[in-house]
Amino acid sequence: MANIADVAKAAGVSASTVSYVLSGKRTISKETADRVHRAIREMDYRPNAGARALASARTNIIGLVVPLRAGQNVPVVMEFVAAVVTRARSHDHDVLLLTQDEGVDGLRRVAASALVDALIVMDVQAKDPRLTALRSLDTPAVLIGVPERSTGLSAVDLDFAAAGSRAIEHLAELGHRRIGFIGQPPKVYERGTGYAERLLTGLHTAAAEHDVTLSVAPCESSMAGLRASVTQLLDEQPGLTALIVHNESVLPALREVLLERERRLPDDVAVVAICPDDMASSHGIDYTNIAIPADELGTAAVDMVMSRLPGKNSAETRLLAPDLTVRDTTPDLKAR
Amino acid sequence: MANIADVAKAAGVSASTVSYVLSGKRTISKETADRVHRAIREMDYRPNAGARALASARTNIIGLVVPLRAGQNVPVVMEFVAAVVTRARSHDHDVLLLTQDEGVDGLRRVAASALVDALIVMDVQAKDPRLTALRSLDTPAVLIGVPERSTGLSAVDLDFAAAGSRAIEHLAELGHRRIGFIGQPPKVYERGTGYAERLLTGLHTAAAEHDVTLSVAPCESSMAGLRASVTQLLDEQPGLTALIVHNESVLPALREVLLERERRLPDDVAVVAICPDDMASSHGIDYTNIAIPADELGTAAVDMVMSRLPGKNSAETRLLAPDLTVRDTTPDLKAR
DNA sequence: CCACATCGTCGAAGCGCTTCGATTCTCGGG
DNA sequence: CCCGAGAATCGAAGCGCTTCGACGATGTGG
Repeated sequence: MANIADVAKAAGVSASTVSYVLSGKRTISKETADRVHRAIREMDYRPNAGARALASARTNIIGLVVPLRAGQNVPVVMEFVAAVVTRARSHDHDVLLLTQDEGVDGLRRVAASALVDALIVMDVQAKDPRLTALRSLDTPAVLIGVPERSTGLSAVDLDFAAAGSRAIEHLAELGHRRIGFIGQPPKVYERGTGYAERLLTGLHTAAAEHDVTLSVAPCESSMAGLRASVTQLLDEQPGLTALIVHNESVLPALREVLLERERRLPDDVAVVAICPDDMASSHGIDYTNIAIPADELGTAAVDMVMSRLPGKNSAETRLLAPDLTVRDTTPDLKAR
Repeated sequence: MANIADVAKAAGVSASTVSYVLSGKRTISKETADRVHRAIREMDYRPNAGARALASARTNIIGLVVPLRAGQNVPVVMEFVAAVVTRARSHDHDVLLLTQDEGVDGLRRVAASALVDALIVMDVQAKDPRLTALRSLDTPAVLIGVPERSTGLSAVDLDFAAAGSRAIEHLAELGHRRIGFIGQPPKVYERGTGYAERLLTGLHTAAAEHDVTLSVAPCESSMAGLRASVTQLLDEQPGLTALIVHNESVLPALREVLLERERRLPDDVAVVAICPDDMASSHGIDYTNIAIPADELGTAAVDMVMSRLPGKNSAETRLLAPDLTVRDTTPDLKAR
């Protein structure tokens, strides 16, 4: 395996010149650069990553902490991971995968051993024990999901409050005044998951503004759970005409469960789903939805973390505006 | 940040002694080792990964190539990834994520720059262009999925031929003699995907042995696709009494589509699914299934690749025996 | 009681790269 | 015509670790 000295010899220059050709950190004449590039190509030279890391104190690796426990939102996680890897590569970085289970120790380990230049942490809870650890590290980090206190840390997320408002607003415009909300499983709320709560805030705010009566029901991710939630909502508001669903795993069964209660979708009950786009249109009926833009989030996270690499660029919180796509589950009532 | 020299000084020994305490490659007296460990703890010392890699020519990182394009089998991929990461950690290794898109170049890049010690490549096709590249590298590799020619490379997969036989056998034992097979989308077969073909081989072999008439239909992953396949199978064998389904994404709709053709599941048509366990029992009815053991595959892949790390241990192909779990979709006909 | 392993430890030589002066040469302005 | 600035390149000093050979001390068998 060729090393930088071999290349230098072949090109008739010193090793440092080869290094500068590669990094562009000093000016090198065109002719020299060409000779070096030719030598590199001929010898199929690739700088040794370890040596590079040692000498430059940069590994060009981003650590990505992923919730790998099996759950409903696996496809979203995957899409997100894909976006991060792709974007990282376009910044000439690789991605090291860490699991949630490694917890605080895992973060410390990879940061302290200088294995990674930066960290992206998914699925951040409102009060996340990892936050203090991250603050004490001098490895830049970006959180996916906004915690209660994000001081000193960068974070990016969908603007769930705006998403909640947008959903209500859309339904209100169509004339709906009695709306039910089917949420995440109860334990998500108990855990204090920021996004779930922010969504609720947005819903309530907009409901008040638009003179909408809103009933809320958390929902287990099962047929039985869905039945229970629907029952609860219909008990509270027998006349409800629309649902907002923030639980992608109940979408497949929703139509059937509504039929059991003699409500047809979308004629008797309109639905706005908050879910990734590809989940919106793969259940026989195409749901009007507000997208969870995993792709954009991943891309944004990488960009943010990269911008903080050199100096201590200041932390920022970025909320992506919600995007509502009208499909078949929210027909225009007035058009009849 | 403390380095090995600081630790050595604090413990009153030389740097090499600290190194040997950490690696255990030479005998160190208990007292000295204790002093060193104490110093390490007190200073919260972590060896620098880059320096280690440079000096030892080992990064303790495994490269994992994952098909990140959105597809039906995302949950399986994820489970697999989780298993790999977990197992790698228990061997004191981390996992670097690479996408399929990086292709041959990606493999060359990480191997030649000595970023990874070993490679695990998922979703290997029968004739995979990456195979030659992998052979030419001197980075050990393990393939998930057995290609046509696996000379010189290690591979691990479910024994799909045995799985096919097992499914037929189970149904035959229950008295079924007319069986239909619902497969993957046509393009999977066109692509020459080894496992899909091996499954077919197993099915046909066992069908011949057990005097079973078998009809085969590839199946697009959609409601429409499923209807088409079911229609095809019923045209070929109006009297079929059982289905083998190797397409997890049609499981949710299967019962409904069969009802459209006036067949009740499982009374009129028994079903064996070939799918991960958790997909078998999350569709209202619990499918009898042969598991796709993503977890075991991932674990095995890591173990295999680790065993090849030191010298050039010889390559091996490992086929995991299929495991059929009887649930509600293959009732015992005789028991009536 | 000596030759000789064995144990426990140390010092030094790298591993392959980046980066910081230093050096040489060229050129334009005063 | 001289000086200073900039361009282009080199040499050498690390970066923090592993590992090899060496060495004193201790134990062991003849």
